[in-house]
Amino acid sequence: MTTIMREQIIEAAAQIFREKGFHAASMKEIAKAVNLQKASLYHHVSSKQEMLVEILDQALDLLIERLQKVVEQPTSPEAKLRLAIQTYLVALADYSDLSAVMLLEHRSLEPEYHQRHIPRRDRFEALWRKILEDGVAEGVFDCPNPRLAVKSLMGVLNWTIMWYRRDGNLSAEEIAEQCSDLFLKGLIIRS
Amino acid sequence: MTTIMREQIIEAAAQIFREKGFHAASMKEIAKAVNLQKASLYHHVSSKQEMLVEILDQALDLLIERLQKVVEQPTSPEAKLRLAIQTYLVALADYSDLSAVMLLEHRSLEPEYHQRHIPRRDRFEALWRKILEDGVAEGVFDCPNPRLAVKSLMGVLNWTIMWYRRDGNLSAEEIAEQCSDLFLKGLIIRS
DNA sequence: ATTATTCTACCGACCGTTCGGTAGGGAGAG
DNA sequence: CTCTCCCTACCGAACGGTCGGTAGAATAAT
Repeated sequence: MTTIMREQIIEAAAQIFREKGFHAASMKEIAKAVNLQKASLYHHVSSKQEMLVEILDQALDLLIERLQKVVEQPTSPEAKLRLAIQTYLVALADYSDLSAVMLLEHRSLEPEYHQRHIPRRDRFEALWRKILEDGVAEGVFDCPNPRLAVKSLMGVLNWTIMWYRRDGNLSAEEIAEQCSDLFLKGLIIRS
Repeated sequence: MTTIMREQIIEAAAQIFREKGFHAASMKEIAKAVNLQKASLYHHVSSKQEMLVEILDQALDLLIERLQKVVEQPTSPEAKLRLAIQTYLVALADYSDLSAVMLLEHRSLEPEYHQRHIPRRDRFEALWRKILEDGVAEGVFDCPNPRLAVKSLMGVLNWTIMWYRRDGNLSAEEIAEQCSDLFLKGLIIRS
């Protein structure tokens, strides 16, 4: 069975969805990217919407799985948070098209799929919240509102898709380290 | 002269662009929102693209102006940063449609307008960077990479457009205060 | 009467999708 | 070995529909 063509199509779709947005991307363009006529796409894929759904599912599955592994590790909250940040940023960099589409294009999901997507996304955020709350429980984190702190952290990390470039002068790991320092230690110097 | 209808149209456009994205929004829908026929829009506006450009310009003008005033104030870097954060988040909340479109839809600008937009955006980021660099120069901020710190800060603040709701349980000011604390003091408790 | 505004009607272009058909490779029958 | 049959993969053409935008008549305001 040849799912390989399908994978290529999804990958091309992700890249184009990312560049132009879901609605601005055309089937013709996606077809061209994999050297097919647009009619031929429908042999491998049932609709444009299905491609979007698959991209979002793949991306979220991938991120949840990696973060889950980090959460399960028996380390200190600080080390766990640092590792989670690095894992996440590396994943965002490795699968930047998938991730960017997931983060930015989920509003183009038809209602039924959107409804299914949101709870999974919340589950993902809950993993982050657990890391922070464990730190609070152990008395090492000062975090009056973990929900807001998670939103803030997601903001820092997710926003990297707007400016991170693979050929830039900072690697994902370097960004992760500096972001971790900032988020953990803050900006102010204390003696 | 009746620029008032034009303003209503731009406002409606901003709201719909924000909800569905530029390409998914239709002139027909925008017209309906201001109780006009689609053709009538063109008496007040020359094209869909022009509306997008105007929205982005208005939003950026507004934000730059407010931040400029904060930067000019003769206070400590810490107070200035806190004020800047609050000013920015309040502006994002007050003009959430304009702001969200500016932050998310600038890729739909035609190349010529995009080219004009980017430098103004950089100028905006430079204002933030100045605040941080002044703090470093005065020895109160620990910030090895101000560019990255600004990106991080913009991430926290800009990402609020993804989840902030006017009728939520946190006001823009409350979010600003907690984000400021987090960004300045970090997560880790220090005795 | 003149101007400003909104209307109905329409245009060409393009959209996602479907359809009928075809090329070519493997499987089974003789 | 050959002939038939089917199946996957692909294509060109066309469909109904919507898009942004235009032309010009009708109406409202001054």
